[in-house]
Amino acid sequence: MSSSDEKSTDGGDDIPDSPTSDPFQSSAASVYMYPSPTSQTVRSKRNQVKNACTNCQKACKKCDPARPCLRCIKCRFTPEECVDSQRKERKKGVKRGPYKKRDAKGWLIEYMGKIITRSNGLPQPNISPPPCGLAAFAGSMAVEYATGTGFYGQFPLLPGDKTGYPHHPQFYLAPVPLSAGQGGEGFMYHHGSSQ
DNA sequence: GGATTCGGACGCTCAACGGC
DNA sequence: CCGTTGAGCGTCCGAATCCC
Repeated sequence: MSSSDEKSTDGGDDIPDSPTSDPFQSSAASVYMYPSPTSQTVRSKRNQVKNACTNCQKACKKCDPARPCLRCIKCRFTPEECVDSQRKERKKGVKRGPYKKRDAKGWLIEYMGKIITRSNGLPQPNISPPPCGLAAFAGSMAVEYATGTGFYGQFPLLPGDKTGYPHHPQFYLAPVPLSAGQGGEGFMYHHGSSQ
């Protein structure tokens, strides 16, 4: 890109993220632990501006509401160069399927309880978001098949996937106690069918 | 070693859906 | 009508890479 930059001195409000590496990238791991949604990994909410300036947007860097923004000042951009980026107009008339019912824990149940889906907190193998600044990926929802003690699931193959990771057509989630330090209950992830 | 790039996680907005 | 849902698209963290 064209603009210069800054080391992010800002924020400081962040606790290190959940594992940065994709569990599906680590070939050695045939089993991966996912902390349950109830576990207490405290991370303060990210504070983002409503509209970043064009320079920060290009650099994928933190902006602030002031104009010129701090980053543009640091990088010696002129005030004229620090302008709000243009937002695209949202698509209208996009048809949506019927809504799924959700229980208190965020699990969705449909089709006689045979298929359970959850939109958040699931591992998302072989789904590759588009480049920075473009739309976040859609279709992050996994489909899982309920069994007695856990769930078998499938991740949809998405167009645009360029990870090259092997497809993981099936996984198994079972509630398990996590080791000390990971806190509370979690899910054991198994490649392939299991149990 | 500092600057730059960019993959991908995170978060907000708002139109469609669906219950009342 | 209005609350809920989730698609769409934005920001920006942080690792990788580049460059002096």
